[in-house]
Amino acid sequence: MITRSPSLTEQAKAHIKERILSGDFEEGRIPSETELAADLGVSRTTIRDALSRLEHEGTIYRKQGAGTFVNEPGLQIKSRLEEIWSYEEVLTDHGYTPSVRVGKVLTESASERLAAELNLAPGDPVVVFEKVFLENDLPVVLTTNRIPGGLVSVRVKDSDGKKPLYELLEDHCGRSLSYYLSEIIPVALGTYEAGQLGVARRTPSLSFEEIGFDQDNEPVVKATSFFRDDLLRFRLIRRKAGA
Amino acid sequence: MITRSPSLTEQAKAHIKERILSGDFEEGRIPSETELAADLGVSRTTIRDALSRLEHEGTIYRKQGAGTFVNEPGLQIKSRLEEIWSYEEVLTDHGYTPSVRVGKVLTESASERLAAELNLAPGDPVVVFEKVFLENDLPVVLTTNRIPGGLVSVRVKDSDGKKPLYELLEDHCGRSLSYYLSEIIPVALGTYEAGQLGVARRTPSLSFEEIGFDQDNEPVVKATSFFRDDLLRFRLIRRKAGA
DNA sequence: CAGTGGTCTAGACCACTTT
DNA sequence: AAGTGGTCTAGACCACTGA
Repeated sequence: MITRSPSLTEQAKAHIKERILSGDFEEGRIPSETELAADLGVSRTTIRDALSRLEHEGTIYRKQGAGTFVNEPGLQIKSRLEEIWSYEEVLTDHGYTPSVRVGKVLTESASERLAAELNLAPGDPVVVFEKVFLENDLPVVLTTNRIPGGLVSVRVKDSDGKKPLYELLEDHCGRSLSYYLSEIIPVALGTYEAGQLGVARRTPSLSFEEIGFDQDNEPVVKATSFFRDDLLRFRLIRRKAGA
Repeated sequence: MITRSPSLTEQAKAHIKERILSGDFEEGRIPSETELAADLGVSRTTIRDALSRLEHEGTIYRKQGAGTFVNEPGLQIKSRLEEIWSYEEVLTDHGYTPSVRVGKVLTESASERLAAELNLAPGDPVVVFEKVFLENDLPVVLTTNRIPGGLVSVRVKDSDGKKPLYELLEDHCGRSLSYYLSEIIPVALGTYEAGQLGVARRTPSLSFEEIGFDQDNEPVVKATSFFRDDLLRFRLIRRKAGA
């Protein structure tokens, strides 16, 4: 698979973000859109797209008629909930040097509920991967992925379990993970999960229950995750709808 | 009959969404961008903006070269975490008919931490509003807002407590709430919160700790909220950053 | 008032899917 | 080959801010 060069918009975004992080801009004021467009030799529309993305992720804010500015509080956010794609990345962004421990890898039969969620028939085979992400031998994330057995034609080796899930889906199944629809659930950890995470039973914890969809909007994975709140806390930016 | 006021993009978005919800489109296929643009008498760019927003909020998905389609799973989401603006609205969207009970309204001194969060000096006065949102006399959300005392020049009446916070800030303080920076925390409810929500002590629950910023990116409110997970569950869409 | 961001247009070309 | 969405351009006009 050939990767296209990043779009001009992405390049502009990266360029501007870099300048922000290196403190290029006096008092947090960012040059006008016209100026940036001239600097980079692209159209103002391209610059605006880039700035819109930076604004959306909380890096900058804009005031009509006044200018564009660095958003200091937004810069603090390391793991924006809506943009988590790989837990290894999240941990790296937190300054950790994560490792992965592969837990159970097995095949089971789809329950009624799981079958409905993954567009299968009840009883269809499902491959289950359990993984624990650690920082310095300290468990931080426990996650369980369930993939329709029909997708995994080749025998899955344990070594495959270490790969990020989206990579496995790409390599073995030709599916490109497009997005997750996630549900956020507060739980008191059960004995098993608490043990895996190395905390006391009943510790309050976040749990995600999510379904991943591929490029054709087909459900390809059901994921269930638990987190060590003391080591990893999620943040996000809430805005009025449509803004 | 498309006019100014809400932007053309917003109107186009609303128009398309309405047609989606009324099942106007055969087999989930949405007309091409060119066709929509001609129908509504706007440029393709405007249509693309509208579609991008619908895609982002999970209403539709696009396949390059193939077309644009209704995203059935995404349509189920009632309360997208990133777009919660008023809990009354959230409850309405869930089919509830919510009411508001105003709890404590008092003034306190800013703690060290709160002062730092709201750009105040420790000890500065802070007005505290407590509210409970109910569905049919059943408490669903407990939320506490803390506003710098300096912002509220006029004496705040109890009746003001019923208003959504952004309205109060607009009316009394001339501040327009722009966004919240939120932290999501799993807790076991304490005695007080559990009592307010009508559940057992130690019930696992989500808690939000958030700071609201105004149009000038100044912090204007610190909010802490607790939820009845059995009555209100949050969902969101997770995507790869930049997509 | 000049300068900024906000909205919108019309059109070009590309990458991709479908027929 | 035809049709779709993806990217980008150049320019217009508006709404708002700040000196």
